[in-house]
Amino acid sequence: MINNDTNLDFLNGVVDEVAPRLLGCILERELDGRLLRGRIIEVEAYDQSDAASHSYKGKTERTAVMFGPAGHLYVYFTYGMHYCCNIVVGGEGIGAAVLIRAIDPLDGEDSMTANRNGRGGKELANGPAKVCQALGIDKRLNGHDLRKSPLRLIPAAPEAKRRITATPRIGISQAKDTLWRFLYE
DNA sequence: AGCGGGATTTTCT
DNA sequence: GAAAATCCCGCTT
Repeated sequence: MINNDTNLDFLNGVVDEVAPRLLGCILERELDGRLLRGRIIEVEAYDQSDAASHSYKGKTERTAVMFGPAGHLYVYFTYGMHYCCNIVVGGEGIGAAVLIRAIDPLDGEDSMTANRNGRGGKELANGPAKVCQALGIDKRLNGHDLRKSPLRLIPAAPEAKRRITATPRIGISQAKDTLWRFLYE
């Protein structure tokens, strides 16, 4: 059942409720004629009322996508060499997004490992910049509509759901006690 | 296995 | 000019 009009309405909610719903969803990437698929297993929530968020101080050129419609991809560049990707959540003008921190490979693991310069297994995609490198995501996909090729978000099948833990987020200096990192137990 | 530091450039003050 | 939603290497236990 492949279509080009996936319903992503489940992204239209408050970010800390939507974020855990993204666990178990699938990212499907078409890259150089290959199909790469991975299941989302770790995420973090960010929104405009949150001092740790890029959107905290309002809309800028960089964060414009975060203030756009839900279901689009927000890609940012950091530490001079890494891309990280987020799924925009909440709706027009909200300024919220969910960082994809880790995925488990489902298809095209060999290609993902090659994209990661041979680092596979446990190290394949257990970090936000590693996810982007494995899936070949960079600035060119900033603002991309995730209902469309070459990068789709596929809602989680009911049987993919598992128990979820919430913890503090990684690598931030503000709002360190907010439990907005979600992962499977 | 765990820790410390360097890489490297965009973004905002 | 400083910090950054990170990663990897090399050195020490």
